[in-house]
Amino acid sequence: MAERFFARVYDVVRQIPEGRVATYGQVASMVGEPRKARFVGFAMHSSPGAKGGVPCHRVVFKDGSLCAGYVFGGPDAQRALLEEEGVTFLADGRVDMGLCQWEA
DNA sequence: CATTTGACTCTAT
DNA sequence: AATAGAGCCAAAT
Repeated sequence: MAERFFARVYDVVRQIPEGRVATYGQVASMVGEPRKARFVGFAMHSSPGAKGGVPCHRVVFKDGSLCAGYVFGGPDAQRALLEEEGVTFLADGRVDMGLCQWEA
């Protein structure tokens, strides 16, 4: 299981409740490796997708912005999906971190 | 087996 | 305050 780190990331992301988001760095910190924030997102790319139990759209940047250009359909789809779950968005098109950032 | 790359984050200018 | 650059560490080639 060379990819145990990825599996661990998936497990954490899977625990993110609806209407709540987490940053890559936070998820990385949860798995015990805050330096591998980049791989958290990289793991998302290799993830089975929201259907596989990994709502990668709930994982955002530390600023609350999304990874536009690499998501399934685009930032608009991700924004709409998060908004559908009850996530509050700022006028800048970013997630309201102070209100919807996931707390373990 | 060595090199490259990458959904990030922080620090410095 | 905003922009630019470097650092991190594992997976893919």
